[in-house]
Amino acid sequence: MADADTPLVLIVDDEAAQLALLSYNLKAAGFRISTAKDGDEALLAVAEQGPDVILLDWMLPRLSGLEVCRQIKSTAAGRDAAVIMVSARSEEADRVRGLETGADDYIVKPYSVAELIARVRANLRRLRPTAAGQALEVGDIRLDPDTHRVTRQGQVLHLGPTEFRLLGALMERPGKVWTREALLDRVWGREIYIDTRTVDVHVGRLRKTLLSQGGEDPIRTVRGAGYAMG
Amino acid sequence: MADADTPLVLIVDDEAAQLALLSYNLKAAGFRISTAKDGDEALLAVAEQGPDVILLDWMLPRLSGLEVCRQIKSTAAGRDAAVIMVSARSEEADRVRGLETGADDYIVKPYSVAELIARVRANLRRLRPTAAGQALEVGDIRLDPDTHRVTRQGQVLHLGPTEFRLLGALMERPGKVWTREALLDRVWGREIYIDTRTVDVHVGRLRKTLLSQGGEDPIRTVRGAGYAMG
DNA sequence: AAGAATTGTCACGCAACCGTCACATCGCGG
DNA sequence: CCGCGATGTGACGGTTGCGTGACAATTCTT
Repeated sequence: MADADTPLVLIVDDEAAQLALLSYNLKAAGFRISTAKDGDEALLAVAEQGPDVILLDWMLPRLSGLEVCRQIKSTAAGRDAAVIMVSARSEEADRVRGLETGADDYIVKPYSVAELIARVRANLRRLRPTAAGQALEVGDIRLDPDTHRVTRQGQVLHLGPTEFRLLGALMERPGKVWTREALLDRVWGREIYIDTRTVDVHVGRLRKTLLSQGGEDPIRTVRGAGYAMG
Repeated sequence: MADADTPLVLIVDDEAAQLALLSYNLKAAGFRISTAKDGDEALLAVAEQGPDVILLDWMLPRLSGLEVCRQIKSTAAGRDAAVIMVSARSEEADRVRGLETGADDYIVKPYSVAELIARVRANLRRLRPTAAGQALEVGDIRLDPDTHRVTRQGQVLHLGPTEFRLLGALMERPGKVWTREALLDRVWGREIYIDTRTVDVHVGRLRKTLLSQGGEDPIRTVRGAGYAMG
């Protein structure tokens, strides 16, 4: 899958200038970039790197963009990617008819860079649909990722975003002891410049909220190791 | 995982590759999928499973898509489904003929998957309330998609089109937290260059109207996540 | 054509939230 | 019982997310 959490965009175009332009703009927008000059390179890149979004020029030497698209979509890695066809032709009649591209989206030249970036973003978020989570339950505590609601014995508890994610991580695997580092990774993401003691503080706040209606402390401190639920 | 709540889409196409492709993409979009390779299978599936939406390829072996559509619409289960004809032809004449036989919508190849999904959703939206004849109701708020009317404790409220759709989206799944991005997708559709903060403004306006006659705020803000109804 | 309604964006302000520190407390080995 | 490192926790400054009034652009009505 994706190595870092920043999305990887594969740009396929045979014109070097075009490639450079798109590359520059998308990099500036915060994406990781990979490029390919023709269909063969593209297919190789897809297999090797598993991009999240593929910008595919309609006109390519050798294999047409259409054919490349079909082949991409027939691979495992390709199915997980959003393909955006980039076409110079705006005429409906010019489009190859009778052929289903399988593209997730298309964009017609001339287009603005802003629109392109917006399209890439839109397809990214469409690609990762709401990870239909089912409610977690440990003891008398319930956490519903869908409604973002935490209850204890029916009582609704109010948690901040970080505490919500923290509780979610802990509840996901009851009994498992998480090190502070693991929790930082899981809850805070790649914000590695954060003091591990911060975890203690948030665990403290979480405990306070969980205990506000009475009941046992559901979070176990494992001295020298970390925290666990249940 | 097969929630009876999630819409069932029947895909009718004689090309296996096409079938697999559509199947995959619509599954990823959160629908339940059923498939058929020809008209006979399609009619059987309609009768047995009562799909909500039927994607019907124009070109089929044996019976034409047109004829299949006619037959589907002549069955009880078929009348309650939205039929979307999928065709390589863009001719106006064909479109008219397609719609005359009872198809609810029409989409021409090549189309983007995003567009297809949008169409399926649009037809579902149009279909659901009419078929069930049910207005949405959350607490003391009623939204009737048929008459395009919103009331709270009997009082008729006046909403602009965007706020109406926004409220509809929120009410469709009470309790579910929608991210701003999801709401943009759902309410604003393909107008993708819209700032996510715009959602806040419209939620604000919606709230103002809903509260104009007194009562509790029915919209819950989930900090760092989005909005939910109820 | 003029007025009304609706829409998207922005700027400002407040409240919630966050990360860090300092100090209190605890647990464990000697 | 002592000492030391690990953990609990109240307080605090800084940041961020969100609510909202204002405004220009656009569309709908009349």
